[in-house]
Amino acid sequence: MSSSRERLYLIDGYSNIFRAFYAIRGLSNSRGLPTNAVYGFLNMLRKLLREESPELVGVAFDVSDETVVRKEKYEDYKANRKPMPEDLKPQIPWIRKTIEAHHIPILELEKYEADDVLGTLAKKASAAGYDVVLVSADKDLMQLVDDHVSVFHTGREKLYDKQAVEEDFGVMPGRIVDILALKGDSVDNVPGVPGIGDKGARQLISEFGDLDTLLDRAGEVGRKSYRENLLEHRDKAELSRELVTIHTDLPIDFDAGSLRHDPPDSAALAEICRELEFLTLLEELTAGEQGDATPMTPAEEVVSSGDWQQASHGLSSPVFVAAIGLPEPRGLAVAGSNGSVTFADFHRQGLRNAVIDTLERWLADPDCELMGHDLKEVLRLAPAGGAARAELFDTMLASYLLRSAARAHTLEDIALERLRVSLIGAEEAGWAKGHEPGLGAESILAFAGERVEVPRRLAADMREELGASELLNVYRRIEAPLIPVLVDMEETGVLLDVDFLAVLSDEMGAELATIEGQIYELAGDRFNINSPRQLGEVMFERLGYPVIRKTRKTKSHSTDQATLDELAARGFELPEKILRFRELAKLKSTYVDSLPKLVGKDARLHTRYEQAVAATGRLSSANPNLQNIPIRSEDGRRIRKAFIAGAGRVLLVADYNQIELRVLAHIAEEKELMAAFRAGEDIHATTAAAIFDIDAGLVSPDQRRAAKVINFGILYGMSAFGLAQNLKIGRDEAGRFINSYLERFSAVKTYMDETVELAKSEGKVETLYGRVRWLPDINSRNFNLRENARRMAINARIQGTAADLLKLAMIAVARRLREEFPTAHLLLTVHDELVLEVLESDVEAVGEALREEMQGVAELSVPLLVDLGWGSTWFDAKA
DNA sequence: TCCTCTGTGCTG
DNA sequence: TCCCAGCACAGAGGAC
Repeated sequence: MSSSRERLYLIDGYSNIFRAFYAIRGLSNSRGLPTNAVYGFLNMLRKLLREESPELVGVAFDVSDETVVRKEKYEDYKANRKPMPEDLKPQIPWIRKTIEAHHIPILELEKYEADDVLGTLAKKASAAGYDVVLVSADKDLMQLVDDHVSVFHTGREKLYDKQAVEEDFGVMPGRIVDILALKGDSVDNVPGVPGIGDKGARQLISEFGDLDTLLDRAGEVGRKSYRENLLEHRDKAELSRELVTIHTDLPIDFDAGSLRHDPPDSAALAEICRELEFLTLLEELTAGEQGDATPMTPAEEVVSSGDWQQASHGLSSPVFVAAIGLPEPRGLAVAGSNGSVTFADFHRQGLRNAVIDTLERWLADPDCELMGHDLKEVLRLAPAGGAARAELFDTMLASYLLRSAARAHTLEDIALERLRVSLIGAEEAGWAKGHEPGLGAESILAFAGERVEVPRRLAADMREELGASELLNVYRRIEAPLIPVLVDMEETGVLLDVDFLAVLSDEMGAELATIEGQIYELAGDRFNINSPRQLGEVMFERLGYPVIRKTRKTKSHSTDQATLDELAARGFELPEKILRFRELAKLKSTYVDSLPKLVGKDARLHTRYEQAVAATGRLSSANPNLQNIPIRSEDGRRIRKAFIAGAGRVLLVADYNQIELRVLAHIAEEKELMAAFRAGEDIHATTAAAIFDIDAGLVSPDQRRAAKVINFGILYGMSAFGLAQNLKIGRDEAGRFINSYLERFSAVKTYMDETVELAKSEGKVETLYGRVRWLPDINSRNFNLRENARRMAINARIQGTAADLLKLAMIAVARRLREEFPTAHLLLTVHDELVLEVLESDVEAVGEALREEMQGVAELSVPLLVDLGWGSTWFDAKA
């Protein structure tokens, strides 16, 4: 193709839409609108425009399903076509919008298919001196290829000119219709000649030259079946040819002017991306520009405590604040409802203390409202923050409540989403590994300005959005009061016995060395035992063990615990050694050797509680994660001996007994479960008695164990398949267990059905307190996505309500301790458990208060029961 | 050297 | 087709 001619790219709309729709699975925005086809199409379009920069562009569509011209000739044409998938329909208008936003004309003509529009325009454009590229995944278009027309096949990512068509299809482009006429097309219900397929068609055409010659000389065809069918079905072949031939003579004009490619309407595109939640694309679109929002003004720096006093004193509530700096706060940025942002850098003489004084004053004032993003980091600066009386509005928590299942709630994310603004990253501002921005650096002032300005622009709208539902109450009652409680817990930290862990480490190291030797002995060679890949090679290739299972993503040999257990049960010695090695290596590397590296100067571990991460409303713990300290195995449990109380004090542990099952009994109003809890029965034994229809006194340990698995399975929406897997029983038997459970506890079944129905109609479920989890996939036509959403719906209400209860309890306990036992501290929270450090002399009194607050946190139809324990270590406290 | 993905395993 | 919610490790391979 000559390069001097301008190029016209004609995009086959539906071909590319269907391709995108089937290539990308399970994409939707938070309101449940499927977006996979829009996303795929938009990416294809942008890639094409970026990489090819064509001078002219158009997109062709069919006007309607009724392609009248061909139907008049053959009423069964396309009779086999399935209707457009339900998940695709609502996406079509959005795709048209994205095309319009690119200022690309949509080409369509009543009664004709997009193919014909493409064909006509291709011919006219090429006659007018353009090179034409048809963009499609439809092979039928290959017939249009000539010296100035080519096809870019979007599935194969390949450009077809005459030569490429001949190579891949075996005939010149002009003969493609002959091939199609012979072999037919079952999808479009083009009959073709019976008995002739792709191969036969190619061979016949290359032998006779073209279809007319072939039909005229059909009697000469060597193969009997071909000969007879060709003679008998000549009419079908001719009709088929008519059907598959693309019209190139439609009454439409080729208007180069309207097809000329102009820059897109980026505001309209950004709007679409925002609506459909294409955040990465949105970021691309807004990169380097500030959307249509007013630009952010850099903060103004104060250099003396006097300047700070003056700037901060002039502010009236609400005050917008942001902690600046990583990983430790380096300064504070503040602003009033309007006006400039002030930044105080603690690296300047006297500013840290001046800022802390001001913060403490604000926090102590019930008439003051502090607003910002991630206020926990601000409160951390004020040692007395635990008693915060100021009102707190945190845009991070607001965003979390509004969309708990979203990927993240960073200021960057919500600025992009809600303001269409890309913020300066911490790295961009100068926080590289080991480096910080210098004193008074422009970058830090611009960064600080944004951290205050964005929440200031968002707070009112977000509060209003919360206020439209019960969520504002969840915010006020639960999330906001929890902030200072978490600050206190994080800052207090838990004392770690580093020496004990050093001894443990040596012990484990010695055993590991022994096992390592034994493993090499059994394997016949040294290898990296920690590498699943190398281990798989040794076991399944070198030693020839039977393959139990393959991994999901890479289809490699699985070497997980279940697999190794199975192999060990078959009498192999190596897997048993591997299991022990793994157990010890895991404990040693993740806990015994890692935790001591994380203690602060006070010898204590300061975890971070993440308040805006878990989709169900739970807290999570990181750096280190103190919510997964081992307890189930004997060896692992010993690690808890390293979590100790200070001199004269003890660790006091309180955990809710079966809180999730109690919540289930309450929400489902399941009479029999409620009665069992009120009577203080062993709930798993009671369940076993009910399922197996036996007397409670006759329940065997195995039956109780099975009932326990079922009880938890119910909370997770488990299937018969999952239960069978877990209990290592047959699927039928598992199904019977579940059925007898649901028969006996019929209100639980009603609860599950109603929850799923509610999720389907509302797109969300709520906890007892109104916390929301959105479930966009609940009506998906993809089985997996839909089933996942169904289980999440069932579980989220229970797990989320339990999370609400524990958070409320933490707030109540913290207040009680502050009032009555100021020497006692909350240290840890583990989903249904609180760990406190208290004076040994106070332990009974504090325990009583703790139990009172936790059990009294809510009045449910079943009692909330708290189990208490204490000791000098976490191990002893839970013994 | 750093980052991301994968497989694995710890908790409630 | 495998049961909810998390975090973190080591290995492996690619980008820089």
